[in-house]
Amino acid sequence: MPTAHNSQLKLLGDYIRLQRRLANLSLRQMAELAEISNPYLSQIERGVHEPSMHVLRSIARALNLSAESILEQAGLLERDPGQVPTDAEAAIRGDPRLSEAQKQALLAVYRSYVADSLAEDGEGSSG
Amino acid sequence: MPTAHNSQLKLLGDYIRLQRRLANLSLRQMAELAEISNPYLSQIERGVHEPSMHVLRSIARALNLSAESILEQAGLLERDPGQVPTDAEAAIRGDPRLSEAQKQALLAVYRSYVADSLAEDGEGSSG
DNA sequence: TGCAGGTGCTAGGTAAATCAAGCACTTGCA
DNA sequence: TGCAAGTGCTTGATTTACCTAGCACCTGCA
Repeated sequence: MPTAHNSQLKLLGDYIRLQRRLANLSLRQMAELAEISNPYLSQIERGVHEPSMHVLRSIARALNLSAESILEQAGLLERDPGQVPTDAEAAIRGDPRLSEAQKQALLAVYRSYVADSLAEDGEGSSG
Repeated sequence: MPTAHNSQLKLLGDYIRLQRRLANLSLRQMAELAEISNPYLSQIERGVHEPSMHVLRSIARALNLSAESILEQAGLLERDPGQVPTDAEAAIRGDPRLSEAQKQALLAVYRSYVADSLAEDGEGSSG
């Protein structure tokens, strides 16, 4: 069902249309570049449909945009990674550079630290 | 017709399944968290279908993963390994529950892991 | 030996994404 | 005045994403 991200779709569409115009491309021209049909591109720009990932990628390439900028508009990325210090546990689990075993080891250490600090509760030297 | 990014889909699926197992969740449990049906989650994990953006986002949230790590697997983001100061580092630094010493210890372990995985191109020596 | 409840997967339907054809409008040109 | 060619948009059909219902398998328990 069409969820509440409708306005997000509109933002995404507006962004794509803006970038298309900046690149001086007609709907058909850009649709050809992105290898999608022009009516569909039209609908995406008007926020009628949510494009799939690979369509989004094609669009980014057709417009010479970084995937990030488009994904940001699509609401998939929040501005700047590392700005929001998310839960360390989540960050560790999501780190593509760590093996599963490494993640588990790191998480074990992390949890033991947290358990420690909870036990000591209000004791404050620094931090 | 499923296009040539089929293997990419399989990679994405494998990654999701791996993360689900690391989080100790059954298909149904995670499907509930992500607000999608369990058969569909199963198909995503097996690379049968390409999930839409908002499903992908739900999955990332259900697994407490950053959107980036999932998008990278989905082939939407290319990330040079070792370039970005990962959000894991930022998260550790920003964690109010860890003391300074604990942060340093955790970061040291983390960095050694990352260095390991970067050096991993056929060499067997261990430090 | 059987049933209750857990696991993942299959089958078949509905809604949404996507395309090919074509409409309404504007512009340049003879 | 008219036609060719451009613009974006609508329509109707196909493909794919996604769901509900249910199957086959394994485990613990009485």
